[in-house]
This record gives sequence, structure tokens and C-alpha cells, in this order.
Amino acid sequence: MPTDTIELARFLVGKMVVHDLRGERTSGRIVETEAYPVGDAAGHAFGGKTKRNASLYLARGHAYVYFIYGMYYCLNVSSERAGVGAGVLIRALEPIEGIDLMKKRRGASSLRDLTRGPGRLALAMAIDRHDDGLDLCMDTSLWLGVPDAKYHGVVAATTRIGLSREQARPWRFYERGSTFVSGPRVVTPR
DNA sequence: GTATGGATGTTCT
DNA sequence: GAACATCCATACT
Repeated sequence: MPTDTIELARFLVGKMVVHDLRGERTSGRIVETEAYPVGDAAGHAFGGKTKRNASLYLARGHAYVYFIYGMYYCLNVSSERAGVGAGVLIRALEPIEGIDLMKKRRGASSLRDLTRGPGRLALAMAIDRHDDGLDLCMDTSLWLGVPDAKYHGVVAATTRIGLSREQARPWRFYERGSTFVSGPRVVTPR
């Protein structure tokens, strides 16, 4: 098992996210993540614990869901021990279960665009502030799992997306060759 | 294909 | 006011 935020971000590529909302089940295989480790100026926990980011300080494996740009939610996984603020952003999924339901929630959209991007996947899976703070290893409505089929993906690393304070470190991880990845697919040397 | 700007609400200066 | 871990429609090459 991973022992820190960056390892967890890599580890999560290929794993499943499942949401069962009163019997309406959607799921997807993670194809893209970003790490926001301790001390990272771009991380939401950088300025200390607040009401908004409190879930980042829960023990590894809890959901941190935040509202962004007045319209979208983003799903993160807390990544360190309790009391330490850090997390992994889930940026893109390959849709698996509940594809019709996801299309309905997203409005007309191609399969490829359903969950390609953090705001899109949260909308498709109906993840919102109700899910903030859930234990993704224990909860019965939103959880992380292992795919049925053996995972053969190759994980590559690049710089993160959409940050004004990015420092060009390879903390974005994605499945090489996947059509469901949201942004540039170029490997940076490390 | 790339580029640009607007929508929208919460949080912080 | 301004910034924000975004997305979509529109215009253009």
C-alpha cells in the first residue's frame, strides 16, 4: 500500500469509484489523478485547516468534496494520517456502471466526455457536498474498489492542470493510452 | 484542431 | 474586489 500522497495518487489510477445513491448506481475506473501533498502551495490545506477543507485532515481514504467556480464539485481522497492535510484529486474516470444515468445527469454527451474532467465526473456520479467527509473504505453509498478484471494499465506522470502556482513537478498521474484522460498526455522526465 | 470569454457561488484579502 | 484544483459555447485557423 502507498505510504504518502504522491504514491497514493499513482496507486489510485486503475481503481474503481462506486456511488450508490438510493439504488441508483454509477461507477467508473480512475484514469487520472493529481497529488496535493503536505507543504504544496497549490493545495487547499496549505493555509491551514478551515471549515471548507476539514475533510483533507481526516485519515487516509476519506472523501473531500469541494465546490468550485460557482458550479462544479470536485472529488478528492484524503491521503495522510488524521490531523495532516493533504489529498488526491480524482480528475477523470472511464465510465463502467450506470452510463445511461450519467448521460441523463450530464445532459446529452458522448461517452468519452461523460467523466473526462473533475467537474464532469462529479456531476455524472451525483457527487456533491453530501459526500464530503465520507469514509471511502467503509461507507455504503460512496466507496473505492478494485476492478473485476486484472488491471494492465501503464501509469504515466506529468505536471498538474489549471494551477497558477504549479511548480512543474510530475504530480499528475494518468493511464497511458486511455481516451478518457482529460488533458495533455505527455510524460515529463523526472 | 486551438483560443477566448462568460457563467456561477464561496472564500479570502 | 479578486481568485478559484472548471466547463461550455462560440469564433477562428
